[in-house]
Amino acid sequence: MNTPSFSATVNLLRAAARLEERFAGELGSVHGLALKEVLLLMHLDRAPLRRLSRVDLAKRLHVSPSTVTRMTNPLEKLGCVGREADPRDARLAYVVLTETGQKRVGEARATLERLAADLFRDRWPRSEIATLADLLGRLTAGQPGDLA
Amino acid sequence: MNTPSFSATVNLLRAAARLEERFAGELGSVHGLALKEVLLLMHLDRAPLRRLSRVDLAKRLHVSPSTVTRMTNPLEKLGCVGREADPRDARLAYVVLTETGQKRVGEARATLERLAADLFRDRWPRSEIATLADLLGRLTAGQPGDLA
DNA sequence: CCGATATACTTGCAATCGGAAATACTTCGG
DNA sequence: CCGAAGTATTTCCGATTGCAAGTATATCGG
Repeated sequence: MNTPSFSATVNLLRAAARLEERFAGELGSVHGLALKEVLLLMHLDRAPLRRLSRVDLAKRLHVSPSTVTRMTNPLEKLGCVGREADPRDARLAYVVLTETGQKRVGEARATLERLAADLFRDRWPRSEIATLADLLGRLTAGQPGDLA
Repeated sequence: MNTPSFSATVNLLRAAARLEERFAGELGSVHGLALKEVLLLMHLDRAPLRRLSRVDLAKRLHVSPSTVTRMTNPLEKLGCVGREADPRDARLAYVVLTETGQKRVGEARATLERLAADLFRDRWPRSEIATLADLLGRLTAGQPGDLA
């Protein structure tokens, strides 16, 4: 028999893989944005001044800083994000959410909410969904950048 | 305020990203296997006759069939898996877990269990871990290839 | 039996990612 | 003020992945 910890982690990885597979298609075709791009924009939307440095974004997205650099280039060309310097520290190059970006992330978020609701439709009482959200939230508690 | 479904899915993606990041290092340095390779071997270990076709593996791992082809090549050179033909259907090329593979996956699984236990150490009562495992399992219920 | 369709696997190609190295800037200790 | 160490960002390179195409085999309808 498996330990509960082992079952939980394996099921978690499985569920996440399925989710990404399922969300990528719809999100890309409807909004032209990848799931990871939407998550990036959502982090910006939650940040003070709607901006974050690239290393902060990297930590929140669990990707390398170089990936953030490459991800923000197309988003900048789309007008979703801008670049802003810090007057105190010239090394920093903030990624700022533009008004266009706010609009796009709002739309994509609505789609995400619908897809998320579909996942639990039928068979799931509201209380259990809340319990799941709470337990998963506790798994990443203490890290900066909670989106939930 | 976010809907519970939305919070659950976003937290799920976040937690999974963190898990993969955390497990990859230890698993790779100790056993020389990537997390995805260990999952592949675990699926084989659970299958009848310890073997699966490449498309079945692809569905269970949520990757493309070509990825399975490329993943099994190094594992075959390591002696962890073998190749077996089906006498009824010459298209099939089963991936079979060898005895070496059984040994390796057993060791890697032990490491995985330890890492999983570390994740929940302290702050988590046993009952909540079991609840989390159950809820996550329900998210992928109905699909073939449950590892938990 | 035979052609049409479907399935399993492999390979070529383009896109993506992480780590190392390079650059620029800041901070700290004298 | 000056050099050493640390941090932020970008670019280069190797590795990995999915998709489309190609090959081989199976199945189904006539």
